[in-house]
Amino acid sequence: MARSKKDWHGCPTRYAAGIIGDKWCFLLLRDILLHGKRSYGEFLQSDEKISTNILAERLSSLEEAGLLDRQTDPRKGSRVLYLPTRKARDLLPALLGLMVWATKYDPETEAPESFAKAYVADPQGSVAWYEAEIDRVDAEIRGAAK
Amino acid sequence: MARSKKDWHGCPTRYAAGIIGDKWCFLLLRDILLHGKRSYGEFLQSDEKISTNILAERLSSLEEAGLLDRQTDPRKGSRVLYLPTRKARDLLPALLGLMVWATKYDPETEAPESFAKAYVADPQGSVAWYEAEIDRVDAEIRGAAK
DNA sequence: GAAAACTCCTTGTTTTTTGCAAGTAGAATT
DNA sequence: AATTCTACTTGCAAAAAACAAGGAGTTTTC
Repeated sequence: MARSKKDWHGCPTRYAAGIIGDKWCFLLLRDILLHGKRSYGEFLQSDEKISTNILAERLSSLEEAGLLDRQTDPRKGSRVLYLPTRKARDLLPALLGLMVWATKYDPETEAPESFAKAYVADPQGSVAWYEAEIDRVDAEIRGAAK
Repeated sequence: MARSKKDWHGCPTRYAAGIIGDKWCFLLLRDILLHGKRSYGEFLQSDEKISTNILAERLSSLEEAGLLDRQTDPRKGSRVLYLPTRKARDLLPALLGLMVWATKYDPETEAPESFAKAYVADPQGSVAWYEAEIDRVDAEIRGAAK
């Protein structure tokens, strides 16, 4: 794996930081990718108590970055859904990796040991499991359209 | 991989977001873990032009979080070194995962194709390569002490 | 061995972002 | 038709970030 020091400079890290280098974006992606949340109201209910203007701003910035698809709920026209795109789904490995790290170092973690163990043993399997959950939520929405 | 919906709630994501859920911390970790930078002056020189007060604040917060060890340079007493701890090193997989993601989606990426390819083919090998680089920098510092 | 330079910050000051409270607008329910 | 539900917007005070300048050790230079 020979690699000279200056192979790249356009910096993927800066690109990533520009899109999700923010506490609130992090937590929104958790809610969407891991907890099945899809609507403004659900995001507001998370433990961290994001304020409404910040939530609206972040959702629109994630949409602009191509991570979320905004659409009205086919089941209820007053509700807006924010659906994760492929680009957002592809963050799952990094996000789960970060969670494994946190689980290891947070003395107060409430994550079960089994979570990190499962991811370390079979990362792709874990990712697939969460992808399937996302598909399930999608199907539920489209399937139950009025 | 059976797993009930509410297995955990203390939230690793929130823990991670609290420590590195910030653009500047992201970029600092890149500089330290990936680019071999260790000193205040080197951090200031990065393309993103962090301002001095923010840099000082972030360095001390990363130190407090246990990601950095602050020590004076044995080679030059006026220089302070910020060395990554094991806790920081353990962020490598997540950080590299994020970079692979960015490389895929940033149309202007300057990262060589080989980087993502190498990581996908052998994540542990890539991590080991960067760990070795960090060890090399460490050895250089300790070895060249006056 | 005094002066200049280097390195790591600290201290103001201005500008931007956040957090909070209240209010608006469209769709659904009663 | 009126109330409720859901998704925002707006206005304002407080906190944080960016910018510019300066200070305090340490090392180098002459």
